[in-house]
Amino acid sequence: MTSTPSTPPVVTRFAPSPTGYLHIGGARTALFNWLYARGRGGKFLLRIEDTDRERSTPEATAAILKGLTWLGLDWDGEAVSQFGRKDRHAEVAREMLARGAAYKCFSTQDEIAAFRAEAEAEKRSTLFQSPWRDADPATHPDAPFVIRLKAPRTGSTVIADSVQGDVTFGNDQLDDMVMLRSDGTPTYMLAVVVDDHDMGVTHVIRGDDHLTNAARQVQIYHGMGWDVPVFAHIPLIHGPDGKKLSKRHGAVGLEEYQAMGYPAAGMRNYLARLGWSHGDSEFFSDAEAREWFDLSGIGRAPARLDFKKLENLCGQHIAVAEDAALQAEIEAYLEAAGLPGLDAAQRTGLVRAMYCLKERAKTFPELLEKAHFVLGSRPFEPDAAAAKALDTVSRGILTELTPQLQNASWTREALEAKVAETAAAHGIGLGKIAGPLRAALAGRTVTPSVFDMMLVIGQDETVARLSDATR
RNA sequence: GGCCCGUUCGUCUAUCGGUUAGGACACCAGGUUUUCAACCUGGGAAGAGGGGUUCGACUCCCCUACGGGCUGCCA
Repeated sequence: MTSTPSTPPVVTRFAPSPTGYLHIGGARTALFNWLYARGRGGKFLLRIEDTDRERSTPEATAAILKGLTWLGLDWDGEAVSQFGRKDRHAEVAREMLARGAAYKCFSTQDEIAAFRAEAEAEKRSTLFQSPWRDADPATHPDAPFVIRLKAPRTGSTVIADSVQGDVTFGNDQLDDMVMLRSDGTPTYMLAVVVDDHDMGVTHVIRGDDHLTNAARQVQIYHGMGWDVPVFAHIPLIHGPDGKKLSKRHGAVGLEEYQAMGYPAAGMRNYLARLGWSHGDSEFFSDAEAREWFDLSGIGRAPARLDFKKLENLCGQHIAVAEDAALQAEIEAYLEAAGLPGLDAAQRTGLVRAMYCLKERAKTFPELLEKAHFVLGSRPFEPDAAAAKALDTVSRGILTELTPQLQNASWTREALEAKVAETAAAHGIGLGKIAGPLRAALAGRTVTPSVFDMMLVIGQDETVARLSDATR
């Protein structure tokens, strides 16, 4: 390379552990990485941190991929399995050894435990200090060993974090962490650094539970003479009570949000806005988010989940979504929620009614509830509230209205005129006649406008439903 | 225990030494309205506490309280 580009290509990554579902906090971390990379023409990589063979499962990995896909976060290339790279990790550990940046430690787990117990009793630091750190290799026994980082014992390590600012750790707080276990497998600390370096990651955006780890990790970078990436440690998401978000707060897995019927665009908007801001912008598109997203806009305090705001944003996104895209997303929701799918007639009806449905729903279940007039079929059994609206007097009025509609031209203006005429003839307002009409057309009391419903289902169906209700 | 991070309306946040501390969601009142959603008008609502620094602190420093993280041959 002869020259340094003024703006080196950005490479970010999301590196979850496949030990369960995709946590909502993890999803936000992924979103931040995705926004940062995509907004700069960079790459967004995915790596599955499956070095813990006890807890990692293929099902969990599948859930993560599925969750990211639903959220619309596409990654570049294949997802990398960290476990699959264990040989390379071991190779780096051996090179650290050769460079004198690491050493073999033959202390047993029992010895370490004893050391800690004694240290604790004497109120000293419990960070393990291995007696093998400076041992002459000639004295090495023929026994199992781990490879430890030979970390500096004095001075300090500074993390220049893009969110937290400069964070300084005294090196006496950082121990000689294990990089390669006695069975030859790498620890997380070694694996992340090696993988991030090999994958060319330039920006590490992750939860601030890794902030302290970063200090130990940079020592590996230094030991290998590698460039340290830009770090951005973002605060975790808390539950409504301010405590770390856990299952007792309700939904923590991303798939639960899909099953509850939130549109992905609304989730992206809400999650992006949680802990990050761009002035007073609240409702924005993906394109705007990509353009605006920056590390400097990320806050340092943990944020709490607010379902009301999530719903509000989702309602706005549903309202502006393309009908066809909404249709597809709703059907995906039905499947995710384990609900029956739509038949051909229902699909057609939903497509035709979408224009008046999407502006009055915050979630898909709510939209579907209001779509009952195109999802159901004759005869429409009125629910309790609708039955109440269809009293004797109201049915009498509807009976009069029916022939009027039979002769009406099927336009909004004509329908409004006919209904108004009938109402006027009885000396009542539109409100009094719309209620029963709505109940007859949908069997429900919460629906789109009665005129929209008549326009959507057509003249014959309207007349038939009115006849059913007044029979 | 040690080290590290955090703390502005109920919630998400703006502010980057000088503002009547702004916006959004939520809430309350009123209006509009064929239900719902939406919309319009108005309202209440905040710098954790205590010390400094400064002509002047939400903004800078220190202490305390509270919350969180790390302190593993977990990630």
